[in-house]
Amino acid sequence: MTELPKTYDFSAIEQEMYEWWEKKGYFKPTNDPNQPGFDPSKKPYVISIPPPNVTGGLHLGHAMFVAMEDLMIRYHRMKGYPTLWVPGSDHAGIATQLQVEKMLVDQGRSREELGREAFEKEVWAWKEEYGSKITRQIRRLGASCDWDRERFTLDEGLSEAVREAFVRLYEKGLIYRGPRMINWSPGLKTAVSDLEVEYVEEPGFLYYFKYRLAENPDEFIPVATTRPETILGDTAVAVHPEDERYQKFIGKMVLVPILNREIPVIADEYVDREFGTAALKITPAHDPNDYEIGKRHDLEFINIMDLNAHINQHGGPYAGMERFACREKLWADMKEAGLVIKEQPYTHTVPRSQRGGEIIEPMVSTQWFITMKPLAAAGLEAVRDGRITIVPDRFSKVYNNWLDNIQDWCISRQLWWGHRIPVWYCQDCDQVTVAREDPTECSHCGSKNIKQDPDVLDTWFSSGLWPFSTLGWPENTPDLNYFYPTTMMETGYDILFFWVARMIMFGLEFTGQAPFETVYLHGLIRDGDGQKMSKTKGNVIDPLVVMEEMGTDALRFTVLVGSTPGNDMNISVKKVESNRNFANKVWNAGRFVIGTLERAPHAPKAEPQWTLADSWIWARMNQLIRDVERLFTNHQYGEAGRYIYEFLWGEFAAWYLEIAKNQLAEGGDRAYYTASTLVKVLDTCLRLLHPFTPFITESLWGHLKQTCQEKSDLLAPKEGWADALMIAAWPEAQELEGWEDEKVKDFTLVQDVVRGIRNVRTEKKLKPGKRIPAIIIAGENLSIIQDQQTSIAALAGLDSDNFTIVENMDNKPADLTSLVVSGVEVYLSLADVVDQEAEKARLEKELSEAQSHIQRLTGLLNSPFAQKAPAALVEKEREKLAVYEETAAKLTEQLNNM
RNA sequence: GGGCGGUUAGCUCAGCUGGUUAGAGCGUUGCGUUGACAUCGCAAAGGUCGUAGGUUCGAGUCCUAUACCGCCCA
Repeated sequence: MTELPKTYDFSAIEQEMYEWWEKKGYFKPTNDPNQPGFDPSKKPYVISIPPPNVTGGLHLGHAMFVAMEDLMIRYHRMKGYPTLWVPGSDHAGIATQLQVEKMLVDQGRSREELGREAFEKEVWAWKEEYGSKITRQIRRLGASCDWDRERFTLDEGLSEAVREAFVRLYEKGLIYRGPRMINWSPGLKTAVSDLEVEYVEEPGFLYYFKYRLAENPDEFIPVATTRPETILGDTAVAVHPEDERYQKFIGKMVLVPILNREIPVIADEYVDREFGTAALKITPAHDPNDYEIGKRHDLEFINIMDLNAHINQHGGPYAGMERFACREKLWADMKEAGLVIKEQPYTHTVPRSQRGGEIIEPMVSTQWFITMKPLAAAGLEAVRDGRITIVPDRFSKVYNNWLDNIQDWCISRQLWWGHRIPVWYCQDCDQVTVAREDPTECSHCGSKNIKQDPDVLDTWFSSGLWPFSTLGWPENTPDLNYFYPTTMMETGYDILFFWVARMIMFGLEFTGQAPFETVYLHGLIRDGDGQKMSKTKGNVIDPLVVMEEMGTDALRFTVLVGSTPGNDMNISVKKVESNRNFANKVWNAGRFVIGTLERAPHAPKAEPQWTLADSWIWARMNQLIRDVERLFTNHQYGEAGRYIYEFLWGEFAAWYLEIAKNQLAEGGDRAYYTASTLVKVLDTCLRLLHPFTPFITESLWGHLKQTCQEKSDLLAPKEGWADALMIAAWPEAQELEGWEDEKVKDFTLVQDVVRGIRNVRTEKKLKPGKRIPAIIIAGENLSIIQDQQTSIAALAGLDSDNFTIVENMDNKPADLTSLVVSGVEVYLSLADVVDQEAEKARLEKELSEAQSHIQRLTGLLNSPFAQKAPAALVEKEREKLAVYEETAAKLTEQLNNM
């Protein structure tokens, strides 16, 4: 047997272990529809990975979802399901294009200079170079995905899926092109979707000015705006129809400041009579609300900005100016012209780009849209009727609310990196051709003079197809047939709308099936103080550094156990550290168990005679298995991890291992059965822990297996030793046999006695190594205490040569330190001279504590509780009361003896 | 404006369908290395579970109101 190092050395293990797993093919589904012997009746467990940005770098959000999904996958794999986790990455249109553009700028080149084709080549080259970084990092986290099935959203197959999806929606009339109010990102020079805009409250000004009447420039309507530059695009002034102040103006014409265009005064109930001057300037081409009013009143739509958000020719003297420069200049000019009333500091909401934070310009632009209502209706129904379950449940409401109020989705992007929109415009007949295969001629007039739409699709369009496109859709591949619909969609709640909802809608639309059964949403990771991590704040924790320093398992365990479903978690290096310590604890418990096997006989001579500790740990272990199973079923993964942690450290290592040392020292069958219990419990723990911390458990389990095999076949699990822990069977709890509660209760008494003694030792400042003489008067617990004499002596540091256990004693020692635990009296010989006063004080304190419990319980049992509460519960309280009464009686007796 | 989450020990958080002495990790204090582990052990201090009502034999847990913090949607 090779000697294990004293400390768990993850760096020596992780990479090698991962390569071994992968080489052995453990990441691949056990029941593969493309292989002979495939059994279609077996239900698989399938997750498709939330595809990370192909050029991105690993952050804690990735660590979170990888750990969570790997846990789900490993658990189900061990349960025997054919398991598939499909990996892949996303082309991330805007992000990637920006990165490559930045690189070009650094090299003194530019996208425009290169032209579209050459630029695309540059991006692919970039992708080839950096694209594998993120997947390498995901492997590093231990992700057991089937890498042979890895996909990329711009792969040929997935591009075909995108094209098919587009054409189908178009043919169904759900995709249309037209001028609509959209969010324009002047920096990126592309439209973005509603979801990509954030509304931020910011200090600004409310600018009050005059809208003079055309017929009488001395008269005016006061109007307020937060964006004066949009005055250039005004095509009406609106007032409330019932507003007495302004009724006389309705239908008259007013003059746009500086430009002196004549525009009408209209009446619309949208106008808030309490706000500002109660007269609203209407810029239908540059404000979403004005857009609606403009449509209602059939107003003129004047677009005053170009794609850089500079003023265009409609801005008269301001043409060519940047939007905010124009704001200042126009206002100054208006001031000079006597059109200004006042400026007032004002907090308003500013639409900002989610990426980069620049101010988004609402404007009317011709784009491609998807009509969402019918898709949303299907998506709502799938959750309502239970085909899809969202965990935690409260997000169902959020999901419903969003889909109930859904707007059409602007899917065209003015980028060069992405899926080109499969639409061709005929230069001759002006008709459009939408096709699955690139056409050579117009489908309407046959002209060869056609040109493809220059735009690409929103990246989320392709992501929305992910669960089925990765499995081969639109082809009816064996994978699609067997693994679709998938089982679990696990991701962060922040992309519930962006991604999850769209996958559901697309899945239903294109495959007729919900793409997954369950949506599990995890929370976001923040720093130790609950702050969002950001480079500018400097509070970013780099998972790679953490893994380097403390091991992958420690990081995984931290994010898994530190989080509850749907809630954000704060992470700190300290937390990871404590879990590294846990890993080390596991390692050393394992090291101990493996080491003991040398000292135990190869085989027993007789049937087992289980000790109380054996029975106790066995009962507790089975309870743990049941608890973990229950918690996993309820998606309480973190809580399950906490249970395992507590059992492994607080019960197995802290108590059973210590008692096992004595039992092993007894030799013979006792030693053999102790060793076999140690092996069994450790084996079970490693299995339960494996989905959380795969590396250390696999490694340790390998050593355990090897040592056991060298020792004796008898130590093997019922089904034999699997080739690896990750494909070993998940533990199943033994049925309750009825003896468990009593054994646990008896052992708890032993623990209480030991703790009581340790307590007194500490209080009296005894050296931990000092063995002390003791007498225990056990009363009705005599047999338990006698039976556990060795254990108690060892754990409490008693001098076994001077350790007496009796049932009763007539003349109780008056010159010893005494205590009463759960009705058991303990006398300790701590010093030559006992400080009577101090002893008395201590005993009195304990007595008053016992008495307060007696009082509380007596009151409780005399209350309606005794009649109304379940009998078993009342009985439990009665027993407690009896124990406290016994304890109090004995304490009183001891005090009287002093 | 609508909705959701949080408020539990000095800090960060658990606490399942209500069950009667509220838990963990970190931190703090004291003692301690004879072979599993100092990435450790033993022990201690520390909480009227945001506030006010209510339901109940019993409420951290359920209901109502309310305060503060955060998030989402408009």
